[in-house]
Amino acid sequence: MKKQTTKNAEKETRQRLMDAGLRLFGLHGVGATSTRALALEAGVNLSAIPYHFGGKEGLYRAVLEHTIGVKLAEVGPGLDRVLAACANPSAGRGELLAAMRTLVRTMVTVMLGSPESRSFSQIMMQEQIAPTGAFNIFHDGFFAKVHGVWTQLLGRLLGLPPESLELRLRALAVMGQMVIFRVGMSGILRVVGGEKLSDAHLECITRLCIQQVEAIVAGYEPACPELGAMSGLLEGAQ
Amino acid sequence: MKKQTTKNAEKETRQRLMDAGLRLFGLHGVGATSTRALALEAGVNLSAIPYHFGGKEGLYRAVLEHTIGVKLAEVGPGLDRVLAACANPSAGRGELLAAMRTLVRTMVTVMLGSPESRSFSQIMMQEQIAPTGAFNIFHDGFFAKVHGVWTQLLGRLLGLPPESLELRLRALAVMGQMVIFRVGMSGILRVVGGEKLSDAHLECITRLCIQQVEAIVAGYEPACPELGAMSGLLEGAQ
DNA sequence: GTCTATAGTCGGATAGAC
DNA sequence: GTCTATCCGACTATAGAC
Repeated sequence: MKKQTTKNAEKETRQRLMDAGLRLFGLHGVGATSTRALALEAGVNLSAIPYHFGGKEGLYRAVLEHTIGVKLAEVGPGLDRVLAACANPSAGRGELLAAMRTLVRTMVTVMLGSPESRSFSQIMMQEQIAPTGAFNIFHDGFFAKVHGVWTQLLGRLLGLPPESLELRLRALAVMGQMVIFRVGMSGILRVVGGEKLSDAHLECITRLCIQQVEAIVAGYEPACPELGAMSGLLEGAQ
Repeated sequence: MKKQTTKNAEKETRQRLMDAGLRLFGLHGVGATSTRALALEAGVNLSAIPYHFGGKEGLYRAVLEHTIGVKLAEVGPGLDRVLAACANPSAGRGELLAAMRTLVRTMVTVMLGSPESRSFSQIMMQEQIAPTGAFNIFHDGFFAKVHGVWTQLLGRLLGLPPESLELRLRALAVMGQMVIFRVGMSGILRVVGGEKLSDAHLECITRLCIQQVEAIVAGYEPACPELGAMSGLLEGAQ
C-alpha cells in the first residue's frame, strides 16, 4: 500500500480504521483482534488508533455505533410500514399481513443480501456470546426495536395483549426463522459454495418465511395461557 | 486451590483442562483465551496443556470432540424417535407429528436446559462466525445430523422429496424457531434476570414451538416450486 | 496528524529438576 | 506427570521527531 499522506487520506484515516474494525472485530472478536492487524488492514499507522479513538476499545465502540445507524436505516422502512399498519385501529387482517410480507422481505434482504451485513451480524453474535460493555448499544438500539415491532404485529394478528409473555416469545420464534440463515450461514455456504447466497436462494427463503408466518398466524392456538398475564419479562418495544 | 498432586488429580488433569476449555473457549473464543487463563481456571499447571494436548489447539479439538459426543447422546433419543417414524412407510400423520413433538421437546431441553449447553452453543456460534479447522467436526458430526432428521420429517409431512431445496431451507427455518432462544439468550436473560430461563419459560417455549410447527405443517403451500428440482445444494442427512 | 522507536506487559512453548 | 524458570515473540500504548 502506498503512503497515505496525500490529501484523501487525511480525514479518511478514521473511516479506513472503522471499515477494518468492522471486518476484523466481526471475524475474531475484540479480544483476539490486534491493533497491528487493524492498522495493516486499514493501511494506516498503528499509532492512529490510540490517536483517533483513544485505543482499541474506542474504535470498537465507534464501529458499533456507526454500523447500528446504517443497519437501522436499512430496516427502518420495513419497520415503519408495520408500525403504520398497527397504529391504524381499523387496519384489517389483509393490511397487516401485507405489512408483514414487506417486513420479512426487508429483513431477509438486509440480513442476508448486503456484503457488510455479514460483519455486522458477526459482531452481534459476538456480543450475544460474551456481552461487552457495548452490549446495550445493540440490544436497545437495534434488537429490541425489531423485536418490538414483531411483537406489535403478531399481537394484532393473534389477538394477544402486547405485554403477553407468550406473544413476546412467539415473536422471537418467528424471527428465528429468518435469523438462523444468518447464524448458520457458514454451514450453508460451505456446501453451496461461494461467498454469498444467490438471489434465487434469497427469494426462496423470503417466500418460504412469509408462507410459514402466514401459516403460523392462520393456525394459531394459545400454547401457554397460564403465563398470559406475566409482563415485563422481556424488553419493551422500541 | 489446593495442591493437586494427590491421587484423584493424577488422571483428572485432562478432564479439568477440558472443563475449563469448554467454559473459556466458549466465552472468548480460541484466539482470545490464554493458556494461563486455562491453567488457572482448571487449577492445573500451565505446562500440562502442551504436555497432554500438544498445545492450545489440541485442547480445543479435544473439547470439541468430547462435547459433541455428549450432546449427540442427549439429542439422540429424540432423533431416533423421528427416524423410526420416518422409516415406517405406513406411519400416519399423527405418528409423525407425535415424533415431531418429542424432537422439539428434546431440542429445547438440551439446548436451553442444561447449564453446560451454554458453553457448547457458544463454541458452535464461534465456529459459525469464524470457522476454524475444526468446523467440520461440528458441522458433519452434529448440525448436519439434526438438520437431516428435520428434513426427513418435514419431507414426509409436507410431501416434498428429500433432495428438495425448499424442503432443506424449510427445515432450517423451522429449527430457527428453537435456535434463536439459544443465540439470543444474552438479550433474553438480561431482562428476565438470573442465570437461566425458568422451567415455566422452557415449557412455554416448547409448547409454542410445537404449536407453530403444527401450524406450518397444516398450512403448507409450495413457496418456490421452480427450485424444487435443485438438489445437493445443502448438506446431506446424517 | 503521521511517523519511528521503545517501554512495559503478556503470550505460548520448552528445558530440565524432581 | 508435574513443577519452576526462562526464552522469545507479539501485544498495546506512548514519547518525541517531523
